[in-house]
Amino acid sequence: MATYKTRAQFVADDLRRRILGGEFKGGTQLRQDALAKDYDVSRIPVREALLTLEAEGLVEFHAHRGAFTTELSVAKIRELFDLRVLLETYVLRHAIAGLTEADLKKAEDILLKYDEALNTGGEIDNWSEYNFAFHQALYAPAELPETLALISQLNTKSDRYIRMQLLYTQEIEKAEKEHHGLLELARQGEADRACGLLRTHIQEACEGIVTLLEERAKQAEEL
Amino acid sequence: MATYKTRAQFVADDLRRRILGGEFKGGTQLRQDALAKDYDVSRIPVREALLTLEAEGLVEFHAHRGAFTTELSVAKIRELFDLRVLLETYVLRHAIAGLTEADLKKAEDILLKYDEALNTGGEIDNWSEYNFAFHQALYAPAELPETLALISQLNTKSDRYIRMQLLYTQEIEKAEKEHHGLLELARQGEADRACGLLRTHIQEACEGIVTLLEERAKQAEEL
DNA sequence: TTATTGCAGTTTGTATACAGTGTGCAAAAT
DNA sequence: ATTTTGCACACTGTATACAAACTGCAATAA
Repeated sequence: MATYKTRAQFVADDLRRRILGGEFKGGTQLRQDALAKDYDVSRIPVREALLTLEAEGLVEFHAHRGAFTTELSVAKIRELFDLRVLLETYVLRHAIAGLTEADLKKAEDILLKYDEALNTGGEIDNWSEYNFAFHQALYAPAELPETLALISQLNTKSDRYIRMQLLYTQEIEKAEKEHHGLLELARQGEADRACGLLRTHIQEACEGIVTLLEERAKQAEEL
Repeated sequence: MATYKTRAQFVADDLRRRILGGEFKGGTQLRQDALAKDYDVSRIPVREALLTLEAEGLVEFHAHRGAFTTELSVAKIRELFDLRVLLETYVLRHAIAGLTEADLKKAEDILLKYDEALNTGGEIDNWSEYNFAFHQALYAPAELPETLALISQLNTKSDRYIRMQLLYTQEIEKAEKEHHGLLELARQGEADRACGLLRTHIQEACEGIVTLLEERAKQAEEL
């Protein structure tokens, strides 16, 4: 991981944010020239940013036609969430085995900070990061960096769909409750029950997204 | 995935081959200028290739110091192989559920082709590809492309260590027998036993690599 | 009318050129 | 002798420039 920020890194980070934020719908072409003007850089760092995003699965290059944002089929979304269940329950189980008070406190702090943000002004843009930060804090004690990297990758790929769901439904409070539940079960060392809760937490989010996409597809057909 | 080949793609493919082939030891600096001269291209496609390899985990960029090949710790190698066990048994189970005669034949063809290559001249360079092709053929019927992509990623990361092991030990015949065993169990629909065999197949390879690395480290200390 | 060919415009992919930053050695200071 | 300062070199990261390739439209042919 490049730990410093070049122009290319900056563009990649911002483009990622914009794509995940829904600014570009799936399948839109990203013109290098336009983006270069946008960020007031040359096309070189833009290309490098797009290559990074390609590796993350957010865009695809086509021959001499440039980069397009990817669109996931329902089948692929289901697959991604199934993988998340597999990997996240695996890592949660390992984390619970070697959990310290300090670890629990860290996760709780993030959760409380999020509670507060939710009560004051509910910025949806930040939710995704809070959510991910909480999960990572809970998983960190497992000390499985490669696994966490894979999970992070899966989350990035599915992130914009999660946002979409949250925009249209009131799932945040539900997720919030489940997070508190997860933390409590982890504290009690109830690995099986914690993993069970995590599984349904992820699966139900998936079903919500699929339902939403299918409704949207039906609406599009009616035009 | 970019499905066409630019200069950058070509450089990336060849560099990957060279890194995985062991030409560069872990931690060596890859100078853009030198590589550009090597491939008779400018530094731009070289940079892009290195960025691609960074995403694959084969090199790392450091601020204004360029790209270095990565070196995996024993702990990370263990983690990668544990992940392979988790993901590959998962996908094998799905594959066996919907296996057709045609699928079995495809996997068997690859295996026999490899048998033949082994008996005639035993090119070690190709083994890695044969091995991966066989596993992929066996997993393909699961129709889980994202999962297969992740598995492919894990294999790329650990590939050079697998090669290393095969160079120093006579593990090929053993792997070969296990592949035949896997195919047979898959044909009989014995998912549990197939997954069990796959697990030990991967875990034993891991232990072989770790042993080899520790021996090598000890030798290095004695200098 | 429909299909085909050719051309202009646009965009990509890459080479060349340049500025900024890190590295290492040498000379000076303590 | 050890540390510090300065400078030259080397390499990276990026801007600019250019050639190849694709797209879409128009003109021509069937």
